[in-house]
Amino acid sequence: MQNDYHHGNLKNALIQAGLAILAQEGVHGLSLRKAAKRVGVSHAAPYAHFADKQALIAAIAARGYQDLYILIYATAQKHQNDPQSLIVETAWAYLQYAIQNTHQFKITFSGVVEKASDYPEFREISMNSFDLVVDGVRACQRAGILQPGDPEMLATSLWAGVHGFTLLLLENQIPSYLLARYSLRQLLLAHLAQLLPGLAHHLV
Amino acid sequence: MQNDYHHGNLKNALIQAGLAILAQEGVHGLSLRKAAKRVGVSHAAPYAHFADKQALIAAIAARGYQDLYILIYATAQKHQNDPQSLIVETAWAYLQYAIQNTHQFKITFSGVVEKASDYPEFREISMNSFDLVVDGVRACQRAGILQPGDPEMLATSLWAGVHGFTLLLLENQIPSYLLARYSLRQLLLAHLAQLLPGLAHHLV
DNA sequence: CACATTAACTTGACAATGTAAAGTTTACCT
DNA sequence: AGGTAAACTTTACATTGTCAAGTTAATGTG
Repeated sequence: MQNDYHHGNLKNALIQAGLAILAQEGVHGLSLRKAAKRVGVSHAAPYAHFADKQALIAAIAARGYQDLYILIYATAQKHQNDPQSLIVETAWAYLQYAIQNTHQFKITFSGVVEKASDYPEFREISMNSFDLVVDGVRACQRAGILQPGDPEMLATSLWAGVHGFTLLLLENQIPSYLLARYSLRQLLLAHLAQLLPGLAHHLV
Repeated sequence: MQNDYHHGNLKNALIQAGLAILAQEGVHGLSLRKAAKRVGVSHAAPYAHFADKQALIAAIAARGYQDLYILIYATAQKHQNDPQSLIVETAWAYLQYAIQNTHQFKITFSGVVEKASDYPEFREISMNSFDLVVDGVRACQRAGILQPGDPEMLATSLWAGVHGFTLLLLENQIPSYLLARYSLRQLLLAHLAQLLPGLAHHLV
């Protein structure tokens, strides 16, 4: 079977190859042809599964997003009983993931996917993630750690806060003397304390 | 003078052309050759002024950053006497700018410039902007609106909060029912109230 | 003022890329 | 068995980043 027609799993293989390229060479190194070559198909083969380059990138981003979701979900489960550490540890996990998978994270959240809302896979995982945050906020409200109020709005604030902090960090926009003076975890905790009033005593 | 040697202003013209392309076609449409053609020089002319494509993009981003800085600075000046509205209106201006100049904003903050810290122009304007936020935080602390504490750290939190909110909005990651239920200004105010405890009464 | 030097460009070339069109192979259904 | 459609290949083309080698004009230097 020297001609591998009907690969059967090309779509997935291309996404996987894309993730590999992404990890090694960054967004800049991503190309349809390179992914195709890596999988061992002709350079036009991807067009059977992806409308264009953006579609492949979107798929890669969605896959990365799923990984992140799984991590966040597991972390949330582990701290189900303590809403405060639920928030803290999930945020910490989020940050860790972003640092360890910079390219993946950026491709997911930095507008490389030009019209992310066009891709249903992306929309879905995005909504799921948000719901997870909302759940966390509700738990905190029940525990009296967060003041009452529209949970979706609070969740947006919380996420925006953690997300913004993460992105500033990845873009090296956080002053180096802050990074020198405090640990990353301290900075994140301080940032969270700003968002969750009841958290202040967590700070060292 | 049919041959325009020593254009004298090519570097600037290319940046300007880049900004125009960016506004019309987005990041994707940006190319050295297109910018060169727009200015009326040969496709290799840019290499006399920019090491590579990244360098041009970095220059464009820095210019966009400067525009944003000027806007923020002017807004801050206008509300010098009232620290609270200083923060609120600057944040609002920030958000408005991002919405009205989406591509510019993204190119500046979404990692399109791969190693932004390599470009001194970028580093400088970035630091200036941060200092502006620190000043605002200090003013708020003097006015008792923000609790005491490391101003740089608070500034980071504040900026991260506004920045994250802005990016989530640009990436359509803010749930549509929130956008339907509240105005953008309300959402931002609610978000800021989370960051600035004394702000709660501002909310409608 | 002749002349070298150099910065600012142009021309020509090349490889990598996205993408469309047309062909080929294989699986599957009737 | 035969037809149809999906999964691929081949060929082709325009766009692009980048380099190398010219060409031109400004700027000194003797």
